[in-house]
Amino acid sequence: MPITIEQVSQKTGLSVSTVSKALNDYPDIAPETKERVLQIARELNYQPSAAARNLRRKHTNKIGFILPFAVSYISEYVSGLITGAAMAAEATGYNIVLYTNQSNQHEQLAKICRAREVDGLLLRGTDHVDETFALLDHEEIPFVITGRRVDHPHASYIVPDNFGGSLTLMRHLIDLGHKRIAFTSRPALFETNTDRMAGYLEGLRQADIVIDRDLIIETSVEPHSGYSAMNTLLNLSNPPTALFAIHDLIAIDAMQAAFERGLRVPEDLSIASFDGIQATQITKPPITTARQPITDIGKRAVEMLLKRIADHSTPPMREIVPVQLIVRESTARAQ
Amino acid sequence: MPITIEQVSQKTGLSVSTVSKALNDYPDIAPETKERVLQIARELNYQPSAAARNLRRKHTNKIGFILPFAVSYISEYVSGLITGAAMAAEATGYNIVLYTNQSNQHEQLAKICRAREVDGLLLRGTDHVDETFALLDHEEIPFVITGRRVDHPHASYIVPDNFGGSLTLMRHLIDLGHKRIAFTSRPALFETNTDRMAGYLEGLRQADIVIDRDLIIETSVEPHSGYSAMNTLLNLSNPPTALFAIHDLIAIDAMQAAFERGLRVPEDLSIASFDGIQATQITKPPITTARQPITDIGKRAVEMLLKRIADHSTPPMREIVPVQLIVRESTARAQ
DNA sequence: CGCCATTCCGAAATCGTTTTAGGTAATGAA
DNA sequence: TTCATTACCTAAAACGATTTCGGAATGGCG
Repeated sequence: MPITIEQVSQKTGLSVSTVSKALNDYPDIAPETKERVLQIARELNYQPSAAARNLRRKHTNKIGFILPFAVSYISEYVSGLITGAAMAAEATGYNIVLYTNQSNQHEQLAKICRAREVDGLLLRGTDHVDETFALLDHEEIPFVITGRRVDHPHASYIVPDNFGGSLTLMRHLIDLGHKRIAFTSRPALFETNTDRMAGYLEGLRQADIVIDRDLIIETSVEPHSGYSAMNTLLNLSNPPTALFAIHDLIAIDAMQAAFERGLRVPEDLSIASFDGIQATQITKPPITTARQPITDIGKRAVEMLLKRIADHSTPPMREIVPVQLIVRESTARAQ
Repeated sequence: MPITIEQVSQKTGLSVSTVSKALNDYPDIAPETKERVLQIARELNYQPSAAARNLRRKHTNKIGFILPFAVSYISEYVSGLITGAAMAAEATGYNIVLYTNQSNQHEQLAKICRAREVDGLLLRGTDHVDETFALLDHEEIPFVITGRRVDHPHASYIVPDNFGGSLTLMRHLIDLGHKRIAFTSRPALFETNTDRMAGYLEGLRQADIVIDRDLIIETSVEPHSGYSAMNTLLNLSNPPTALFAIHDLIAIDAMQAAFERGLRVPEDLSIASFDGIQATQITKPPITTARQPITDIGKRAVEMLLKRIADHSTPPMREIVPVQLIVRESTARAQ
């Protein structure tokens, strides 16, 4: 059985309340007493029961993280988020507790909140609905959303600068002399996609390049949808000299398609993409990409959350974090 | 404020204890009463306080997972482990709580145990020492180790079949007619390395191939140590026709080195490796590898842990899980 | 009718802390 | 000497459940 405060009280000859206050550094305990209590508590290896403390203090020092729906593996993206979150949390005495997203997400969230299992929640923008906000609001559980600019008065969020990142990527390509730049988009489920598309269009506009609808292709969420997209692009009578893929996996597929046509990257075709997953480093050539500082986002997200936990009346926070252009060997001057 | 059992008691007109028993399906409560309590509890959205319950029941339904030391990002390996663990845990009403490995690991673990923050611990074989076992033993916290066969009477562990996996990989190479098979090893910190090496040697032995010390090179933990290893191998007067890399990253580096020499894979050099990380699918050619069922290992680890939590007297369990040979395009018949 | 089982419910203890509201002794001031 | 302050400590009430133990009906049986 673990040591309880009772036993420390016995051994010191002091009351339980005095011991508690000494341990929690209350001002109405004599310094020598504090010292002695600390000493003996250490000797006994006393550590306050988390459960008892949680009950009394009405908080758990835990932050909930909902894993993506139907996980069979978690992406590099999500694990980066978790890493950052776990580090920032632990730095303040908090910990992350993982919940796998069940089919009845609303029920699950409701249970977590009402049981007061955590002090706050980290949500990914892609898996929840408006009714979630109502619940969280009602249960007064602070939360922050990552990866989506959600339009709700009480919602805090943090997102990468999708528009800005795309724009710098486009500038890079344009600076290299490219005029025919293709864009493989994605179904516009969330603003992530529309923002990146907007960056693409703005890049063209600033360079006075007229939009060629043939150069914009929508990919699906299927594994190798970038492959076929690249093929249709290369079948064009006037094919592109550069590709801006909406995310790295698409770029990798596209590069494969280009190779199979006997094209060289970057000599015949420049390829750039977004996100900066590790795989972009090991392709041949390594891919130029706009890297999301994903660990930092996770870290920053819990910092924001912690602020709202500390003071529930803190107004919601919105942050857009800059994205870093990493120029590698998949992009070169247009021939 | 959340609804408490007290309020359910009020509304039903029954005592708190009756409500509790009804909710927990005690046999000494009339079926109609149970029904009514359940009904009203649902109406009120009552959910028992986790903290109160933990205190009284003396368990938390949480499993601790210690993240690797000095995380700046967590590997695909670790995140696979976490995914499997989280799923298996949630299936039984448990959750994973993440701890980032602090410098004073022992202190950290001691605190977690003594505060009874979790019911059990999932440890990775690579970061802990014998004194950890003594602590966990003394605090009576069940634990299971992944990735290392630890020699301790109370320790449960689960590891991939490093020896068997290496042996099948070798058989594959040998069946393809290879006789000069190189092996890039790793410092023998843990049995993972020695086991894989043993599989390599056994493979040679079974095929009556004499060991050529020149074909065995030790790589370091540095990022691109596979690159230089491959180069020394290729500088040999009689270079290998196949490489068995101790893990995937090494194989990727090695392939790079081979390409730079103008060699073709697999025509001039077959390359195979161990682990089965996703990157092996996107290299060109994709790499033949012995895949660890990492999610399953995470899952199985918590199942083992749960068993020991349910009954502390369960004897420690040891499992060696089979590894799956995935033949891809990086290996071919020897010329 | 009396007695014993059952059946069902409730009172109260308990889990291990924190915190509020005193209480006592020593000190200083008048 | 007396009274108000301080300084330090403690008793007891939470926190919100679970569980033990006993008690009041009810029913069956002789």
